[in-house]
Amino acid sequence: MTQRAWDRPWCASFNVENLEQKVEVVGWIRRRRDLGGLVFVDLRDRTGIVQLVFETEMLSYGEKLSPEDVVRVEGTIRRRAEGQANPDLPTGEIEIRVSGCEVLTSAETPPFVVEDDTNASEELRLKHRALDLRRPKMVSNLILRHRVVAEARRFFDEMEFLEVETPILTRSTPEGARDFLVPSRVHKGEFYALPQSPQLFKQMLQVAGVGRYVQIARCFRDEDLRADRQPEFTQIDVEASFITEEDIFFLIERLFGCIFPMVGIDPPETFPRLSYAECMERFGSDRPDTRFGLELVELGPQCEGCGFRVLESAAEEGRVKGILLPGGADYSRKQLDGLAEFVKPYGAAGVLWFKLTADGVGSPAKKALGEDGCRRFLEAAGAGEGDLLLVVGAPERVVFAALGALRVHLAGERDLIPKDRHDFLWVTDFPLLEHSPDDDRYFAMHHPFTAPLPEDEALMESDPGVVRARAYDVVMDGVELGGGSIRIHSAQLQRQMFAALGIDAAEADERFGFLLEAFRYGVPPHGGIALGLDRMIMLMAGRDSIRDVIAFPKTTSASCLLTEAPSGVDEDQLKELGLKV
RNA sequence: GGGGUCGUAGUUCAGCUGGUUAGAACGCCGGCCUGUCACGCCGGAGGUCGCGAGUUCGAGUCUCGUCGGCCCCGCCA
Repeated sequence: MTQRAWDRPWCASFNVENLEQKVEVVGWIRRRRDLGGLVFVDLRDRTGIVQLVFETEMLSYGEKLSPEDVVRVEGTIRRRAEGQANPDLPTGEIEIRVSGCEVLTSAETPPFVVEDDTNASEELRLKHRALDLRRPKMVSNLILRHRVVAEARRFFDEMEFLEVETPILTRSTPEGARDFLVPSRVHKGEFYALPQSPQLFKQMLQVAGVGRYVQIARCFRDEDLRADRQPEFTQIDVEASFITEEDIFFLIERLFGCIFPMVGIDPPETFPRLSYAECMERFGSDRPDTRFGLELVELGPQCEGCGFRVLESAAEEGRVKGILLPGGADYSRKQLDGLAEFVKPYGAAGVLWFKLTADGVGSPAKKALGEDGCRRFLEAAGAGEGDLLLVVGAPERVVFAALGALRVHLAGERDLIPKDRHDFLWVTDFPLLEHSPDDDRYFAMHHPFTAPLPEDEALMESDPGVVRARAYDVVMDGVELGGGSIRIHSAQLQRQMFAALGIDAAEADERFGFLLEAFRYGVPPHGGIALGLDRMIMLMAGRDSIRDVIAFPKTTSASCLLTEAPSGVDEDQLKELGLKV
């Protein structure tokens, strides 16, 4: 029998090549099928299941087993009876005739059935995560994640990157997401912050001459959650010296070429590149899903003097664009009202629609525009009979947000997204700065160390809003997988950047002084990228929630149902920290 | 911070315009069964309708509040 635990076979490791072997297996009872004089039991571990057979003198042992009991059994591998093989199971041709059985622990009835098609709510699954993680789908997500990380480490090692750990207890650097703060006991009234990303440290490492840095890094942001956003998440964090955008693109394209084939996705050797401006104009999004059409069409010129005041003023003061939905003329009034509602959270007043049918044009704007006026819009969009044109007129950022979201919504509703297609692309030439109307100042769109495009540098002072950045995102199927930039390494340029951001020398020194100081002693040109590991695994596993690929995720209210974190603490603990609540 | 939606046996749900004993399926318990793999058949137990107020003769159902899950907007350099 087995000598070492490490040599003991996994449940799903058996097949017809093991016939007649005496084996010992351990695992959890998945299901019992008691036929009276014969009991079948499925035994499960993380690799899968194997069927145990209890008969004759072992019958009484089998009868006592219930789901999730932990057992060790001995037995002999044998071929299943003629015609009794289960083709759905890797171990379906064999079974273990049990000759010895020890219940290591018996389990209470679980709150839900531990199987892939469990109908347990996510809330219940999170409360009983250990049970949930026994489900084959969840196990396979954990395994996939492990393999991706292992492959990424192998890849970066081969590319001569150095993995360096950066601090979890670090310094708050506002401008960005809200920080998680950790009170200091030694320095009462002062706080550490958990890193939103290892940004400053990885740049320090370039000054240090590491040259090529990588880290599978946990990051923390105290912002509201979403299906694809958790307060702590993992990045594949990359930074390198003496490189350009082209080197980063090459690196990541190579990396994806190693990773995505694990799930049967073959990325192209090089990814298409689209400028930020083009993305916004064509897709209304800086992370476009290019797997389907429905591109935005320009309708500004058609609005001019069209006679419909609403459109005229929208075109003058903002933008008017539309989406042509081929065959969409079958949308009912109710569905169209639904689309108008859909668009409202993005700031649009509604959606103006035009239908082209055999009977002519249908539109709420027909009265104002007339049949011919409506046709001008339909023609501009290239509409044919049976098509639907949806139009939004509003300030530019609203038009993009509303139509960008509507486009994805329509594609889902009409099932226009090819299942087996996956699109990768680079989005480039992001704006360097973003104007905030509320604060009437500029914020760094990426972060304050992002370099401007050389040809735009001259505009830093005169017209900072139009300066483009040496920043890039990698996008897959409409999901932002990561982003990065070439950094500023010139003190002069950095001063200009701070000036544009309204950060004076004293403030810059207080916030980032340690990095700026390091830069004075020989900073190499450098740049990098950070990839969202959780999202990447989510896409690879074909899930639509990041929680399914994180072992112990938090709920949308940022609590952990398993540990009930966050929780109150003792008065003593607070006192030691000099805190009052 | 805002909007939407859900909360009823262990679980997933049904429960109409407020009405008498709150149902189903799966699971669980007991019995029968030697080739099942969602085993089958027979029987049984199991409910503070999230919590708290209110309206009403009467509330799972209506109203308000509150807690929790999920989705979205804002936010996320």
